[in-house]
Amino acid sequence: MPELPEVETVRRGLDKLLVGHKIIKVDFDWPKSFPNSKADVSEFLIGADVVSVRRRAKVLLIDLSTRYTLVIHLKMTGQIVYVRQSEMGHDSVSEADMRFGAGHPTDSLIGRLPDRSTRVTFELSRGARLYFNDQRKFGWVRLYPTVEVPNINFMKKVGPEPLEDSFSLPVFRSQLMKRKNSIIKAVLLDQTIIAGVGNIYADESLWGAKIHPATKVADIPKSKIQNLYSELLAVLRLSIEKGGSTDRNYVNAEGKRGSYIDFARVFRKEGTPCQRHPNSLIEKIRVAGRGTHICPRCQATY
DNA sequence: CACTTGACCTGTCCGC
DNA sequence: TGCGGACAGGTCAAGT
Repeated sequence: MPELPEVETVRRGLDKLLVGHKIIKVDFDWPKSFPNSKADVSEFLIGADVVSVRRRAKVLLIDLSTRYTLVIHLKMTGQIVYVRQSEMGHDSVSEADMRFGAGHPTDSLIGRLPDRSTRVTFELSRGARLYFNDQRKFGWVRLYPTVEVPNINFMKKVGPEPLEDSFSLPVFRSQLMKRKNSIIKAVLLDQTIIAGVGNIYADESLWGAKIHPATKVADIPKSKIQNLYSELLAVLRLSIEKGGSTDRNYVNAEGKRGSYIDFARVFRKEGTPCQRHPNSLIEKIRVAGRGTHICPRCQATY
């Protein structure tokens, strides 16, 4: 489930690996994974150089020399994996994996590519390839004129980036107050309120701030809003530092796992002791239609 | 208008 | 072992 830290990790990888490459050829079989016309692809994508790689919320933006941008949403199971020519025909297992053995956080999750989940294959200069894999076919790649990207519906509606300097506590508070009668978990997941938060970091930050996810925003004490603000920024930053969370599918631009899940306090920890209250076990409940993880003792209050 | 539900998909897991 | 169904959760569209 790529959220802000996972997409940011992919962005950083692609920024190192992809910029300067030319796109030679593109193949895709599942039309919904890449809904542009063949004519647009051959006119604005083939022969283009990659200029820069940006991110907005959970969306990747690959800017091209044709003044078009590849807009990519990984949704739940999408992967963007870069493979060097020297790695072609091999499983993408690095020397580090051989040394550390299976289970190390840098383990590759990817075998030989393309595989059953490959939806789009980009042939690049110097024999490299970029694969868009997506088991569940919810994600997509789409070509837009770069100047039109801010006019995409999602981009017009999406809220502030939580890791930008301008995202202050007063901004956080006023964004939450737009939905003061809703439950806090639904509000954290609302991309028009804050960009990039998904199920993992919503649960992790609510545990950190000791707030029950079903609490109405208006009922949260001011001090706990402040705690939520700092917890949210802290979990997002820590996760980027750890290369994101690999729950099942997520990998970075080199096909490697992220290790934040090893540091998670509640997400997928049901049945294990709470770090604050060893006698209290983490529970999985349903809030805002989502699987939600809480410590019933520290997050008991409404 | 605010909020909830269904659709989009496939792989995995659980119970019978 | 096979099979049906629940579940995973990001976003949009439709429904209440």
